[in-house]
Formats: sequence, structure tokens, C-alpha cells
Amino acid sequence: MNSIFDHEHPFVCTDAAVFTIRTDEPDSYRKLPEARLRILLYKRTAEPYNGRWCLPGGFLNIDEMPEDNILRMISKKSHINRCWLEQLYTFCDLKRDPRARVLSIAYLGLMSEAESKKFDDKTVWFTVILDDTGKFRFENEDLAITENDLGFDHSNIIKVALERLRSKIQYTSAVFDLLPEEFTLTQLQNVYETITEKRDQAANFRRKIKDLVIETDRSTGDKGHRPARLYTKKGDV
Amino acid sequence: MNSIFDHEHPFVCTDAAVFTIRTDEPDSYRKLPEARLRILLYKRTAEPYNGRWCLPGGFLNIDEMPEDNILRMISKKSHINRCWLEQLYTFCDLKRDPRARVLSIAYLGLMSEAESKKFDDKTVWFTVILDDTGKFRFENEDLAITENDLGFDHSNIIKVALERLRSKIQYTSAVFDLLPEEFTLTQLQNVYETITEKRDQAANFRRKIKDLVIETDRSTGDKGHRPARLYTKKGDV
DNA sequence: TGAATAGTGTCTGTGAGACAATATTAT
DNA sequence: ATAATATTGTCTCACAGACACTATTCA
Repeated sequence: MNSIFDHEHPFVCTDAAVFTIRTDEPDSYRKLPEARLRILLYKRTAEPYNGRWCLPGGFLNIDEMPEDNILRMISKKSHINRCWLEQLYTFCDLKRDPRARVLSIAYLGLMSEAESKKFDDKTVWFTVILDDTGKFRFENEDLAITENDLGFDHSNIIKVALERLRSKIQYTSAVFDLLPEEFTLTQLQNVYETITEKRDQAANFRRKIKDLVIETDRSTGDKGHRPARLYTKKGDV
Repeated sequence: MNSIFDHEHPFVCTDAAVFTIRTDEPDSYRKLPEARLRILLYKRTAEPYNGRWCLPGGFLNIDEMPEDNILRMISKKSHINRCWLEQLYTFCDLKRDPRARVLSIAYLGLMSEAESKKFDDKTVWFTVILDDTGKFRFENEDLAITENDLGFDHSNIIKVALERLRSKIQYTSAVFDLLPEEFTLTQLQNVYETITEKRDQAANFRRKIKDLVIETDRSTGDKGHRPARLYTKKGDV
């Protein structure tokens, strides 16, 4: 029987742009750590794009959900149990994979700093730097790479993911997936500002987000300045 | 060689939730027509879901872009040349198609009323009615069907599409894809209100959208009331 | 004490929403 | 004249953003 199911049809893979916040150690006992936005990349060890850096992901099994596929790929080298994932876009360009027609169901992922440190090989997290011309750079303690060092259409996927993250953070509770259970309002503000690259007055910021958080009775301490009240995320109404 | 490309892999299809605005003829020479939101459905003539109503779409060819696939499917019975399309979501449930694992790249489509009338068989456009319990009904001059009369997961796709349309209309120029080149501000407001199901004061509405439109020197006439100035969409800055 | 951060109070301008009033057409 | 729609003006309240001020900790 000449069914559609006998025909050659596109392959499907997943790709995940997973972000986390990394806080650098401050140089003085007084200062707070600076927050940087990082993304998870791995170095390919096979053709095509052998040696290039790529987003984690893989071919989708016939009985597998994309989220599970991504978690499976991410957990290969570590023991990730908490990673928020949201479908981003399905990239369909005819030539995005030189081997065959491969659609990529791309996801946006967010992970807390604690979770991100479970990865054995720390070189996989890169600080994301967007320069004035709109081009990306990726840096960490050991390496500095550019957009052109990425394989496939992954620099484009990252661009779309970052746009989504930036707009999503404005009107949802997505930030909290980048933070620990308890956090200070300054930490929260730092994450906002790191992602949006816009500054805010502390007083205004606090008013804006006050309905999203709950005050605890605990505080931070042991720094050369006033301790900060710890907050938790308010449960979704 | 035991490559991933030798394995059985998921099939890929497209589905499009295409909306248009239909204006009913008014009963009095004084009154303006009422606007209703309509969606394009077709009746399946093969298994599975034979006889059920479905969103247009089809299996994606290996060298085909999803948008082209959708236009090809929609244009089969007519000569559609203007339909705005945006990728909505990729539906991946394991059992969404009883025949095999079939992912659906779903699109949100918007079409002007004039364009929508090019379809020969007028029964394919259904007014979308969302009742108090959140269930859909679909009605036109000849037929009235419910969510349960739809095949596959298409009622879910429609739900997601309508949510997207409702939020998208708030912060983009998507409305204009539902309107003719020239329109009155009341027409524009009617489309907004039909989609959001919220009322607005005319004065406030006009202020809100004034930066999105350009006044022409033409007006409507021949009605038993004051003529309305015609406007066009302001080009994207 | 002082450097650094935490937290609160107040002013102003903008914009959304409510309300009121006027303008224009065909029958 | 009247029914119906078109269009503009004004008031108020909420809120975003700017600015100023006070509070608290450790070396």
C-alpha cells in the first residue's frame, strides 16, 4: 500500500538553551558577588561540526517526549534533577543539518546555580556576552569563543532563547527558577538586571515585585554591611 | 553502519488554526454589522477520525518548510494568496495520532474577511464560541458542532491558538491581518473586543491605538448615522 | 568610624479607565 | 426629528520612575 508512512520523512532532534546564574566571588568582605548569565554548551566529538561547541540535545526516539530527551542528554554527565524547561521554537530550515533534513524542537531551560554546579566538568558553562553589534561571545575561566565557533544554527537558537528569556522574565515567575529557595531582594534584582541589562532603583524594584515574594523570618549575615531579609517565591495563585 | 539515521523515527505533520473575522449583515440600515471570530475546519474523509472535523494541515515533505506545507493544504480547494502565519507550538504527545508517532508543528494563522470568502465551500468556516465552562462550540449557517466532534488533539491546539491570539493582539499589530487595507476605528475596536471579549470605551480605545494607525482622507457613507473616517495600518518602524 | 548594602518615604508625570458632551448622517 | 454611530474633552486614580533619606552590619 502506498501510504505516507512509507515515504522518507524528516528527522527530529531536540536542542536546549539552558541558562543559569553564576555569582563571582567578591574581592572584598564588604562587597556582594556579581551575577552573570551562563549557558550550557558542549564540544562535539563527531562529524558534522566536529570540535565545535553546541547546545545539548539529540535525536528524538520514536517513543520519547522532547523534555525527557533533553533531560536524558543533559544528565549524561551529571545528575540533574531540577531543570525548568519550556518549548521555545521548532527550527526547520532545510539545510540546518548537512547530513539530512533534521528539525530541531528547541527548548529554553533555566537552572539554579546550585544545580548547575553538579556538572563534573565545569568548562561547559559559558558567560553570555552580547556585544554592541548584536554578536555573541561566550567566556569562562578557561575559554573564550565566538558565535562562529558554534555548530549548526545554534547561535540563532541562542539568540531566540535569550529574547524569550528577556521578555518572559517581565511578566512571569520564571526568575525564581534561576534562584535558590531563599533569596534576598538584591539577589533577585541582580538576576533581573543581568538578564534585561537595565537598571532599576531599589525602591521601585521592590514595589514592582512585592506581590511575587513572601518574606521569611531569616536573614543573611556575616558581611560588612546590613543583613538582608530572605524571601521565598510566592506560590502561583 | 549503525547510524541514528537507520532507526525508526517520528513522523512530522503540520496543523494550522486559521482565524478570520466574519461580519454578519445588520438588520437595520442604521446598525453596524456584528463581528464574529471564525476558524477554518475541514471534514476528514479517511481513517482515523473519519467524518470528524479537523484543522487543515498535512504530513511534512522531506524538502518542505512547514509554512509552505500549510499554504499548500489550505490552497487545495481555493486560491489563497494572503494568510499570515506564525509558529504556535509543536505538539508531541505519544498517542496524538493512533497510526504512529506523529509530531504536529502547529501554526496560528490570520486571514482577512475578503480573503476568507475565496473559499468555495462556505461551510468550512465556523464561529468559535467559548462557553462558561471553557468548552468550545463551533457554529455556522449550516452546522453546530462541539469540541468532541474534532479529531486528534485539535481542540487542544485551538485552545492554545486562541490564547496566543488573545495575548498577541495586546502587544503586536496582529489585528491588522484580520482587517481590510482601510478600516474604521470602530471596526478595529470590534475586532479587538471580539477576540478579547472585553469592552472598552471608544474614547479610551482610540487613544490606546492611535499610534498604530494612519488617518486617510476617505470616509464610509450611506448609513443612517455619521460617516466614519477610514484608517490604514501604520508601517512597522 | 566608615564602607557597603538594606530598606522606606515622597514627589511628579504618564497613562488607563470612567464619564460627559458634541457632531453627523439617512430616513 | 430621531436613531444610531463618530469623535473629542476632562477628571481621577494607580503606578512607574526619580530622588532623598534612614538603618544596620563588620573590620
